[in-house]
Amino acid sequence: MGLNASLADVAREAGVSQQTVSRVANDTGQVSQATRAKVRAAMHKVGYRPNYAAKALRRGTFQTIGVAMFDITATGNIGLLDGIAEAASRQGYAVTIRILGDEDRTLARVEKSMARLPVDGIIVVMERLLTDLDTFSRRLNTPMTIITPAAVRSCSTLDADQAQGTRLAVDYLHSNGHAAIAFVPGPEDSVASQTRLHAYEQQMGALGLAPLVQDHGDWTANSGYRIGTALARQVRDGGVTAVLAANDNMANGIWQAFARAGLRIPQDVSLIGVDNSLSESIPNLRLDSLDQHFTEIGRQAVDLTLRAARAQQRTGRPPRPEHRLVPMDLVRRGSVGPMPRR
Amino acid sequence: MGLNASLADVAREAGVSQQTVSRVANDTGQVSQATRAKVRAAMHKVGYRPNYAAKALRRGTFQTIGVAMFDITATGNIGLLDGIAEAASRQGYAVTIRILGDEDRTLARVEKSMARLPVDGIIVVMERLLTDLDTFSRRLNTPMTIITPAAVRSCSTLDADQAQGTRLAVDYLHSNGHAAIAFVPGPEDSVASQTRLHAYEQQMGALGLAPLVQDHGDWTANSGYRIGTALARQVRDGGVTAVLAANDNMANGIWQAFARAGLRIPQDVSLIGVDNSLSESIPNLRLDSLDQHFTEIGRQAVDLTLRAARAQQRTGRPPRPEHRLVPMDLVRRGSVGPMPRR
DNA sequence: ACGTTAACTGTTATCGTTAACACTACAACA
DNA sequence: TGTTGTAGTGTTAACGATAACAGTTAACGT
Repeated sequence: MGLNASLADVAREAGVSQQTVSRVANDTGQVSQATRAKVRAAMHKVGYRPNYAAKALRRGTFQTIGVAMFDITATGNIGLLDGIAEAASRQGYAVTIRILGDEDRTLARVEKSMARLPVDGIIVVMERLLTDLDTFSRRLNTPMTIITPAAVRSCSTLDADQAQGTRLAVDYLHSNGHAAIAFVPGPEDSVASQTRLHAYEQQMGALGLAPLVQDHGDWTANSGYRIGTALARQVRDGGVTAVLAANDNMANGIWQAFARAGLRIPQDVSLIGVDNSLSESIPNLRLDSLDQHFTEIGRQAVDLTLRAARAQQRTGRPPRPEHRLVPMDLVRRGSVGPMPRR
Repeated sequence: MGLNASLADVAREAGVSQQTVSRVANDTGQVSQATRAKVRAAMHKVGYRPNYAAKALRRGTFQTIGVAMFDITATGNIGLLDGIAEAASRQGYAVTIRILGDEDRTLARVEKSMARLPVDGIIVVMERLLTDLDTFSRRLNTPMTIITPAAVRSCSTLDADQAQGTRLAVDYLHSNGHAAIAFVPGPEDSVASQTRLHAYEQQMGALGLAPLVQDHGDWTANSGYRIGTALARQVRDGGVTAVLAANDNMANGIWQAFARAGLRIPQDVSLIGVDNSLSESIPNLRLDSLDQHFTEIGRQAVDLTLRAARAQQRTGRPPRPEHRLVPMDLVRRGSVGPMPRR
């Protein structure tokens, strides 16, 4: 009774075999009503609690998947985590999180630190650049799915379709007559921001327009405000008529800077953000935004990871890596208008 | 080689005993350089990966703690989770999260669903009211810490000192000459909001002032905007000169409503929120706010839980439940001014 | 030469659970 | 009456790792 009671303790108390107790505990096999009741009583008396480690050792699975990310407070990551947790719990899996630090800048390190955890599979949210993405290819012990825009040799990858979403926004602005479309990127070490920036430049080129890349922000509204103040001058000069910001927070800051400069949205300048994250928390902000469908990405990440984990347990080999992109949607709320006449 | 390689496989490959391989793997005991190298090579060759379940079974611990919460996207919960994850990882523990659903409205159910997870202890973030808080007292198999304002018989509890924080805000407004101080509560099933509401009423009473409780908001800025619109009329009538909102998001909505109604902060009306959450994300919002120090709460929750887990493993008994309150701070940014003269 | 010590390595038993199989009744059937 | 089936129960052997103990060398001092 001292520490945790085991099957053996219950069996002794009830005068039956361990196996019978196990059968009662798991509702498997045939056990007579009388025995069942006797065992239940004994379980209760000795305070039986199943030992998860022993179960996991026998079964070979923890019913848990791990999630590694750098910053849990970032808007996108919360959405992802929420989607992952929901999808996992629907499949009877729990989610273990690990916050990565500055020392975890390689896939090898991430994999090593996660392998020490009781998890059956790993989802890595690669918001910052990991340096060994191309070279890392050794056989993985734990199946891994990486949320990142580019395909990787050794495991499945998945992301919002940053390129398609960016094109969607640029095209929408262009179809409204805009040609001087500025882009406000996020931090330089953000993979998502870099991908959006690259897609922006490419699509501007494809439309025969000159890219107008602004200073790098740091995802916060304050940085958006700073950059927006500089942008306001260009808008007044006519050098810029529309702005695409790498996330909603910065777009909000830009909006405030424009408002303070006396510029009206969408009459004087059009604005689009990314994340579709502010509609609930900020009233009267009619900001067009690209929705990345984080919940769906989380769901598919869980799907890929569990599929790989099960395949590896059955066959000993992981399945062929997949690369999926989830299309973005443009949510229109009125912050984009026709090109202003001067 | 099929599935995961074990110590035995490595031992066979290297021509040594399992125990020697174990010693190499864990860097314990003396092993000669030659043997060590041989074993390392064999490990690499067969792709050895330590089995966490077996380790946990022997050790009797998972090095993991569980966190149960209803809504991971809520501002306060993200801060808490961040604090918990950081504190846990500093102690070499991982964090497993479980999102509670509407069916998890009793401690008994929460405990049962968490007991199935590979965790050594549980932190329950009780943002919504659990109905069996008083009656639930049976001996816990897994040590549990609840983040809630009131003490519980069966396990340790911890929270921001909602009452002290609320008094701090009310007193500050009062000391600035305000008497008509309104309170905007959050959802009715929020424990934190109810505690703040109660403390507000009590302190207003203690100061000889009449409480002015407004409609319940739902934590969002939009609900704050709605309530703020109604409040603006009372402010203009002189029926209200200061507002305490149950969180920053609603305070932000109220601010917007006041701005639209032509009321200036702090000249015409004073405003205080709770969470200290918006300073980074919304530029130019000079909102006074109560800081709940979530990171500190998370740290202490981990501390209490691990202490209980270790004690229970050593002695078989959990330690005496503790109840801690972490004081709030009022962060001043200029949204509170002296009582306006009419 | 003998005992002593230290360095290294192997053997055994065990953590709590469950799969696989073996056994005992007793009922159902020819 | 004997055969077969089946519900109910027990026995054994793993899962992978490690603590505790038991050897085996070789070096050293007397």
